[in-house]
Amino acid sequence: MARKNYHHGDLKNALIKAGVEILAKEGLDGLSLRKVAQRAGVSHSAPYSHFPDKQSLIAAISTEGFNQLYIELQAVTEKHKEDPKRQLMEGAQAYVRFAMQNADTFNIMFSGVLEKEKEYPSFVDASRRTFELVVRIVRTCQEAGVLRSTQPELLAVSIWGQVHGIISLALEGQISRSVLESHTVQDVVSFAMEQLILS
Amino acid sequence: MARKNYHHGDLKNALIKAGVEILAKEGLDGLSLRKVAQRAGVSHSAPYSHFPDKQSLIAAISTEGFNQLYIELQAVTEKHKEDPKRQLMEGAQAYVRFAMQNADTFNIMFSGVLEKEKEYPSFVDASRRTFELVVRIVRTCQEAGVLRSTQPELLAVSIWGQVHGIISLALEGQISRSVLESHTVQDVVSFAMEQLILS
DNA sequence: TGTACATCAGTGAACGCGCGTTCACTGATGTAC
DNA sequence: TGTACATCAGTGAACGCGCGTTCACTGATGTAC
Repeated sequence: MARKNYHHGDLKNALIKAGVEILAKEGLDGLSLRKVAQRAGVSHSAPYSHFPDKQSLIAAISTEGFNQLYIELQAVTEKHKEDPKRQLMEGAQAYVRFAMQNADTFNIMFSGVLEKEKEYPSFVDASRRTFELVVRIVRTCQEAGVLRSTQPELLAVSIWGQVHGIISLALEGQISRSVLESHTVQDVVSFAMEQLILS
Repeated sequence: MARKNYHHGDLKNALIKAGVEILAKEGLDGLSLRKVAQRAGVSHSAPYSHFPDKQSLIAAISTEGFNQLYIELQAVTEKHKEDPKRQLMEGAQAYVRFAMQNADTFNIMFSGVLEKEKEYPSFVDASRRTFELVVRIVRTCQEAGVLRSTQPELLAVSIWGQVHGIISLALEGQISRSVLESHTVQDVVSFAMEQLILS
């Protein structure tokens, strides 16, 4: 935690945090290495001691986003260990919450901003882990008779896609006024999940 | 169709088309007013005779995207006028096709690139029309007993969201290798739709 | 049909800007003795 | 414990670049007579 004059101590993480904050405040267009450095209180070339280029910082921010999302989903499954249905319902809501609270981080994670994702193993890892967690929730629901017993991975992609898509449309203002007048995004997601649930 | 030396004749549409082409070739980062102008064979300030600023061009490209999508969905419903289930299934596939073939136009339409969408009435209109078409397909399916008879608009958002989300994940490379080994995106979308269909 | 003129789509030079990246450097830190 | 030194995180000047936008202009076109 040494953060004095010359040597920062934990600049790498400070830069990631600064990046997230800039995304929240100014959106994707506002995200530049120079601003990130400035916000971390460091010269504009300091980031190059920790990231070879801008894409690497973006990869780190996205990875951090996935880790955060994973933690929140994980917390939900722990909390409702004995109730698969609630794991699904509350998991979906946690996803919604994450996306709404970190709209632009969410955007960066999922909107093709990171160009060569495959080149960032920890990013690939973080997103894979998250998907595996979703598959696990789906499997648990299937075993409990809450979801149909079809191919779990396919069903997981299908459900994840649905939650993800509804949120994307919402963030983009594409959900029609007439629907939004009487329902929140959370409502729409709950509705969608209920359509899939057997009992 | 006068497109000789000085006066282009239909520059406005030529610019939109050039924009779409640049998106296809170079992606979102490559889209600048200057490149669009160059590709349309016109000086870099010519676009200002037709669009007040860059955002307006983006709005026009997005609007054009929605109109295109509308036309393709419309064609599907016409083609399967007597078969609601196929309207749904083929409509979803048309959506997939559109997104895959115009990945970056799709991106621009749905990824927050256009900042004050509300200020572009024809954009709002085009996207509203498209949603209404989806609602119509859903209603038709409900009347034919293909989909559950719950609130049609909510169901429409839910289904549109699902198709949209699966595609988004696919475009972003977020669908796990293990799933992609044995299924195309089309398969996943078909699977998702089948889960919703009653008969 | 031929000429004068208004219109306005398109030109090209110019602006200021913030960006990513590089590079020779400096000075705080930890380590070897 | 005190000193010499190697390391390397962070500095700050400099680079070249493409961008969006402005502005005074020009010349092709259509229209009025």
